[in-house]
Amino acid sequence: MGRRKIEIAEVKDPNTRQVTFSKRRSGLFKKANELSILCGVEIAMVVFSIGNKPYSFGHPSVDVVATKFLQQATTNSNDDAQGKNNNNPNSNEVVDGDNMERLNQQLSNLQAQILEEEKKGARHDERLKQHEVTQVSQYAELQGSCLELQRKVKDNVDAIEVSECMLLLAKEPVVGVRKQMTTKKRRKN
Amino acid sequence: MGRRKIEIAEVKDPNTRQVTFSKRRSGLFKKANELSILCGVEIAMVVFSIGNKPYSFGHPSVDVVATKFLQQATTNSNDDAQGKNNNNPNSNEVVDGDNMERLNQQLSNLQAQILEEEKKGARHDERLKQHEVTQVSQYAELQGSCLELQRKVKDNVDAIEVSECMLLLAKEPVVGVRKQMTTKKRRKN
DNA sequence: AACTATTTATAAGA
DNA sequence: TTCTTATAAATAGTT
Repeated sequence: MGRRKIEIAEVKDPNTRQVTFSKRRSGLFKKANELSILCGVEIAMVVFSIGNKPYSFGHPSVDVVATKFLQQATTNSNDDAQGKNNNNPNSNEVVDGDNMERLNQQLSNLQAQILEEEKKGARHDERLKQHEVTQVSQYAELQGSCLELQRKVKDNVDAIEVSECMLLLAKEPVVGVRKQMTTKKRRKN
Repeated sequence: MGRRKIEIAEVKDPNTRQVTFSKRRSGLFKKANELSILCGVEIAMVVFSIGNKPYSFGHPSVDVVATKFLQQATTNSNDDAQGKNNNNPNSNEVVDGDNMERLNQQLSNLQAQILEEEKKGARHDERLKQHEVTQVSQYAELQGSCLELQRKVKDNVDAIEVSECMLLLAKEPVVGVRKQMTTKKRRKN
């Protein structure tokens, strides 16, 4: 939303980054406030600046909302496999969960991004139908990127497999076991 | 930012309010994410819906940021509503940071993946505009493969939802169990 | 869930 | 830093 479109990646220039931070932080807080008023909901937001300076907004207050949230997190147990959609407020969850809700939220965001990618892909298809394809080199490149993506996907297959297994095991609530978990493997990218 | 300008006051109609909540919450989280990336800063945001369902976003995690903030708050006697504190140089890790760290790592990786794909898609767009493309069938087919891979990535995202439970339970190695897991759902394109 | 007409946020520039 | 302004992005009302 400016003179030019910018990539969502860390702003290199410290000066520009500072300016961007100020502007966007301001806008973010404004919108948080609007949302709390428009919909009458509780919101807490905390941002630590580059200099580690805290900026916050809360309705009715950060403490109230944050505490409520953190308590729920430790009190609640959580979720099963298809809980991807954040639709059931009172779902009884199976495993610890602790933060599943929050993770689901972030995951939803990621899914949204993926959907957008799919749309782009569809648009590509459209264009391709209109303008004929000619350059083989492009084909090769696309193929390359597909292979790369495929590699990335494979890198995560392990996680999926184990996760699925866990679904089987996650019958009874498990609490307080989490402490020493550390061996989940990943393959290098 | 819509067909009409609206007053920043509670939306009366429950239906409209729900829609507004969804749209704006989504936008708010998106911007929070952008800010954390653009400026490399820590952010935590929690929103309780009208139905008291928690939605949150955190980088690196809500716990880390919220705890850091709350600790400061108790250390100092300062507070929210855009309050600006300025102490607490380093934050000590939170209790369950172990799992969260791991999960956030995965989420970051996925986000990076998606971003890369976006860039590639954009580049391809460019090329397509310049050089006309002719070999439709091949390209389209490859395109299909890419979409399929995207679907896999999505599934991977789903899997992460249960990865925490895995972390909790993964005490002993689990092998060969995945066969009967079949309830993981996929979304159509 | 999509789709625009508009409003709003904001990237550059002064 | 603050203001200005051209442009990108969010979204209110609509279908």
